[in-house]
Amino acid sequence: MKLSACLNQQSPEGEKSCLNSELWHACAGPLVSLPSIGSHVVYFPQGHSEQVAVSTNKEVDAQMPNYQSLPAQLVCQLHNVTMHADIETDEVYAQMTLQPLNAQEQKEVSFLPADMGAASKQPTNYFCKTLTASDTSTHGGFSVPRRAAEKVFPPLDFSQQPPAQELIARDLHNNEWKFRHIFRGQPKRHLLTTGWSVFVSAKRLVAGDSVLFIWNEKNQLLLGIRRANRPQTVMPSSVLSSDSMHLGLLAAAAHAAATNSRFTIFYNPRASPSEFVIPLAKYIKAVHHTRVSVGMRFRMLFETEESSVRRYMGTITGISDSDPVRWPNSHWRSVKVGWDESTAGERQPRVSLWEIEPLTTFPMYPSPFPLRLKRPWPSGLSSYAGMKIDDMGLN
Amino acid sequence: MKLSACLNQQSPEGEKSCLNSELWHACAGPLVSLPSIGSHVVYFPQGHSEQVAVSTNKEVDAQMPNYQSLPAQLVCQLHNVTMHADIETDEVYAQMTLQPLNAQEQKEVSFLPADMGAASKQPTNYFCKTLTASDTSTHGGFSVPRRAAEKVFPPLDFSQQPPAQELIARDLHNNEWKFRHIFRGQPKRHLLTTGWSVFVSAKRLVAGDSVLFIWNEKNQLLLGIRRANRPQTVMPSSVLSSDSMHLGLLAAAAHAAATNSRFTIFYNPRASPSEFVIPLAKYIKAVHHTRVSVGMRFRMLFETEESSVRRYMGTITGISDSDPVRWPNSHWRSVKVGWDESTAGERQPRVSLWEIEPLTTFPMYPSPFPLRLKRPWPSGLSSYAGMKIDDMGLN
DNA sequence: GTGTCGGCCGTCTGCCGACAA
DNA sequence: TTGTCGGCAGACGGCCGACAC
Repeated sequence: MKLSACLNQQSPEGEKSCLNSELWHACAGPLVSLPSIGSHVVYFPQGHSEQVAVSTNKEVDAQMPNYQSLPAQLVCQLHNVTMHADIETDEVYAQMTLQPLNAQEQKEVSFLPADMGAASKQPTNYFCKTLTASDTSTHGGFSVPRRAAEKVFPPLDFSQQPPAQELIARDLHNNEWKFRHIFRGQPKRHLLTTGWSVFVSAKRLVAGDSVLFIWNEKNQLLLGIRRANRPQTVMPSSVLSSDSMHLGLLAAAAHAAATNSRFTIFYNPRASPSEFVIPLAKYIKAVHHTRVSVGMRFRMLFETEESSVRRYMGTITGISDSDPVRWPNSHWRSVKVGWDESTAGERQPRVSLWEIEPLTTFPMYPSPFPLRLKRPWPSGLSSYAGMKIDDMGLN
Repeated sequence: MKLSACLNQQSPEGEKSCLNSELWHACAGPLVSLPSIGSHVVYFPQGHSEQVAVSTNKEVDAQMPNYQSLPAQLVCQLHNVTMHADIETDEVYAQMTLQPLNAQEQKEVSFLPADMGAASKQPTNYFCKTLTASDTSTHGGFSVPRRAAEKVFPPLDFSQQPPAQELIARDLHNNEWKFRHIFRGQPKRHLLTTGWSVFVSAKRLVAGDSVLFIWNEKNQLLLGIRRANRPQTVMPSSVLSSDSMHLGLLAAAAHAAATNSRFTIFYNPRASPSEFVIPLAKYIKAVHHTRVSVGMRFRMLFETEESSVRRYMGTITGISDSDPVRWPNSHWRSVKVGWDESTAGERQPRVSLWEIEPLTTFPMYPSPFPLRLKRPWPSGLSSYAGMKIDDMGLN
């Protein structure tokens, strides 16, 4: 996966203006993957709309007009992906340039298994710690977990008393942060002292937020932050009404689909409930090569608070359109599910096929409750009906 | 002009959740006026687009589709206006709910001269000071100009030595700020000491920003801020691409025009180069009751750095569409002008008719260079052609 | 009339090990 | 192993009049 990762695309491709891809992915989380440049993807305006709804903190108005000409999913070529981080908040997001394929291009589409878009592997030498009250207080510094310090910080010279060194770390904007790393106290522990409070106040970190350090192959120390899910962080955007924003994304997609021209979207992995630009191969495999039915058990990956991954189990309770009026025949969140461990609506009651792993793999014969076998593709993508899906070499 | 001015519209109309209209207007500046609720206005998507371009710091893409069905101006009823201020930055903006009039309504339209939308008068007991390096430094407090202190602060008890009192001021969010006001030093001067630095750091004020104090009729002390025009303050909005935002506002207006339904816009007076929701009467007067021609001299109001008003003079150098491709036959910025005092493109090279005062008032006979007399209204508003404009009692 | 400074005092920052969970 | 605290020293915040423009 090769990504152009420049913050400032107008500047020449200098090393200094580039966002570190490793750090971006670490901040985005272990489940976030970006499709490769040039690959084919499926774009869901419906999912994009969800992201806008979350960002503006306002559901889409029921009075909103429908874009009948806009299908629920667009097969696109991904022309560009750039990784960004908000200057104010360090929130990570990606900008993607998409171009809907015309009927002819859709027929000729081919893809490699590599385009499945596996979740990005997290760096090996990194650690992520949720800040305590002491870490963020002005009274002291940062207490470094012992294993973390030994894994990602350069080794201390223990002949000194106390052992100490200066660490220089760079954040997503390539800003430099200096910390005094010292091993002292009784019992001995690793601490960051001088420089730490400057960082905390500059990034406006509070207890509950997380910091993550990476020691990469180039022997550079990288430093990222992940804020706790504070409710109501978002502003209602004094630029454009949320209704107009919803209309805007629909209009942009509809215009691009009608003229097969490029359009630009922002994907904010920490704000979006689900990815809405999916590798085409992943979509095809999930929708056409997997049989799911009501009652079937499945697993799904979730991110833990410690930035690692765990599986939750659930049962499929229904298969239907999540928004039959606005988005009929859409595969977006078409699966209603119940979770084995349900903690007060913490997990979505609806998921998409490509998000889950069915536990019992059916061979390729009709299942008792087939999922829309008669209409494998919504009408808007009928050109796909002629595709020999079984020839694609997937699954 | 009566305005609903609640920040939180979902809460009951309690006094506490209401933005102070006087303070909002003081922060917005002396030239900003909001049309009255219920009145008829003309909405210019073109001007709205300018505001989005400025806010996203990106010009509209030349590849953007045209909305042929959307006229350059929409005559609307203004159903609601609410005043707001950004929670983070205190930037003032207004939310307006507009409903395009249908052909029948446009024929029956009537309006009062009061709807001309005179610029809001600034409060009498107020002062505005641009902060100096000393004012914002941590080393000391705020030096209050003598006339200002005497005009807007409650009188001190000069029998005390030194004379001092506690001032309590409320900002746009109705937050309370306490300051120690003292009259001391050699020579004697008014100072705000205790409490001032908390305010400066909370609002993140820097030298060059301005603060303004108002002493209103209810004997309340109000406190607002106006930031210096820092270049590049705006972020490129990680929510939606600027192209989609432009499309969104056009789609929202086009949909509302097609269905005569309400839509919502945000007007940010400090960001917008010009007002894009104009009282209908003001528009009619400027476009139909004023003769302008190339070579004519005019005056136009501008805001000074000290938050007062001054007139600049100029000469009309041409009359033409500012964007003949996208917005043909639009009155938005149809007047090309040259300024007597031109300071490096500080003032717009194009203005709209309702922004200027022609110096030589022509009587109502055809001028040597009439402005589009054959097409007083663009085709999209042809229903107005039957109006007896001369009966409206204006000018 | 007011912007900036030196002087001075008090509060808070921030580094230390103690201690307990 | 690590979160929080008391102790302490030094830095900075912040109030004062002096002084100059």
